Order: sequence, then C-alpha cells, then structure tokens
Amino acid sequence: MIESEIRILLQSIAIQTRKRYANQLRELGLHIGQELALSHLWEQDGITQSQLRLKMGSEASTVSNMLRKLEQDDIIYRKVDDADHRISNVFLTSKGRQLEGPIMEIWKAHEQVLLAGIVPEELLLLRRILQQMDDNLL
Amino acid sequence: MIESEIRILLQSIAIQTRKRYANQLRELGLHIGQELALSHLWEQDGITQSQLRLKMGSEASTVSNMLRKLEQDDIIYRKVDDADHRISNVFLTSKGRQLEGPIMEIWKAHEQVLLAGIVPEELLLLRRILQQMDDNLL
DNA sequence: GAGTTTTAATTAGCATGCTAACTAATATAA
DNA sequence: TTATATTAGTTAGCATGCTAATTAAAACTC
Repeated sequence: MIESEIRILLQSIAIQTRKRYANQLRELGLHIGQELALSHLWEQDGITQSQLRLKMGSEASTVSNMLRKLEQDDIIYRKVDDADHRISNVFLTSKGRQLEGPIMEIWKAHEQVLLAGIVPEELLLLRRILQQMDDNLL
Repeated sequence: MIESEIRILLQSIAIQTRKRYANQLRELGLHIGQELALSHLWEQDGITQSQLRLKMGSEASTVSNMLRKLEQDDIIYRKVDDADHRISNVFLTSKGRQLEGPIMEIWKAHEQVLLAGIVPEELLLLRRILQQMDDNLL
C-alpha cells in the first residue's frame, strides 16, 4: 500500500531529522524542542507563555518546564505582566538572541541535505502536498 | 524560501501526527514509540534487542527501558539466549499479538486523514520524493 | 459585593529518548 | 592460557512532552 509506505517514510524522516537536530543543538548547549520555542521568540519577543504554547502546539506544562530550563541557562527571562498578574511575558536575553544565527545555519544545512537532488518543480509540488497534509491534520 | 517552508511543514506534520498517535495509543494502554517496537516484532518475533534497536533507529538504553515497561505490562517477554548469555530475544505475548489489529487501524485511519484529497499520481510522486529525502538523511 | 467560573501558569508523576558510565559475557591476541 | 578488546544490555541522570491536579489571579454572574 502506497499510503502506508508514505506514512512509514514520513516517520523515518521525522526520526532521522530529530536525531540530526539533537546532535547539532547539543553543540550549542540546547536540547531538542527548545529551538522551536526560540524561533517564535525571534519572530515576536515578549510574547506570553500562552501565545507561545499555541504557536508551538505544546501543552502549557511543557512550555512551563522548558522555559524554566532556558531561564536557568540565561537564554530567556520572564516578566510578570503589570496589569494581569497571571500572565508572564517571555523575552530573549542577548545570549538567546545570539543563538538565532547558529540555529538558522543548522536548519539551512539540514534543508540542503534533506532536499538534495530534488528539482524545483518537485519542490513546488511537494510544498503544495505537504500543505494539504498539514491542513488535513488540523 | 521554499526549502524552509517544506522543513517547517514537515515539522508541523510530525508534531501533529505524534499527538494523534499518542492520544489513540493511550486508549490501547500504550505510549508513543512503543508501537514502533511492536511493529518490528510482528514482522519478526523473537528478534534480539540489538536487532530491534537497529530497526527502530534508537539507542540501546531506550530499547532497554521501553522493553522493561512493555514486559511489566505483559505485552512482551524476554528470554536470554542459551548459547550467548549476553543476548536477549524479545517475544510478543498473546496480549502483544492482539495489539496488531488495533494499531494497524490507527495507522490506516491516520493515512486516510493525512492523505485526503491527494490524487494517486501525486501519491506516487510524493513517495518517490520522500524516499529520496529519507535516503539523503542516511 | 460575594460566590462562581474561567484563565494562566506551575507542580507531580510518568514514559520516551538521549549520553555516559557501568556490568557481564564472549571473542581475540599475546 | 591469560590479558585485552569487543559486544549486549542495564542503570543513572537529564530534558522533552504528556495528563491530572493544583495555585493564583481575573472575569463573570447573581
């Protein structure tokens, strides 16, 4: 069944990708998953934990724990909102901002490895199909 | 950049897929990742832990811990090799064998959701491209 | 205004998954 | 044969990521 083969290939790609990321992020002193949180903070610094959790597609507790580690490592800091004391806003430290370049390098290098030998027309079609699949899962 | 968009879409699909699996596997009393181990055991019951670890693409410790849980839950059991006492062979219990149907159902249902609206010619091309990507990561 | 509900975030507990360090058994080499 | 190296698997320690239960603050409802 071609559908099963596609499912299995996607799974394999996800596992391999995760491993490569983990190895490369370790050299930056980061753990897998943290780069996703950071990417949203580069996009929008000072976001709330709730907004971050929605963007990451993670649970509140996951974000809470991850931010605690990132805070310990001086990569982010949190500031309780003056008007609403339930809310924490998350900010990058300078150390956190400096990680943007290296992480983007990891992503770029990964894209080049992953997509080697795939011609531009195929990339366009691939993007369209993946977009459809992503929409299907919502 | 189309390459980045593809990377991000793949990441999103992987995260959503993982979540869906996790929710459905929980109803079977399983944790995410365990279904991968079981799938290799359906394929070849009595495999060694080392062989299983290679098929899964995981570390020895990961497999060791996972099998301990699966053994506690009476889904698999292990038998030390008579000739080489370092080696453990892994076997499915009847409970483990009975999980094959339900897990395949989960996969099939997932394939239908994931690939809805994608025509057969696109599936063929998609498989070819994913195969290329998977090879690229080895 | 007092009581209830909702929202934001944390904590506890668990399993995956990793690395590093270890034990035990087998294989190899001197 | 004895010493060394390799192989198989386990354990400890850590972070992600989840659910369930909890705390605290704000928003509603009567």
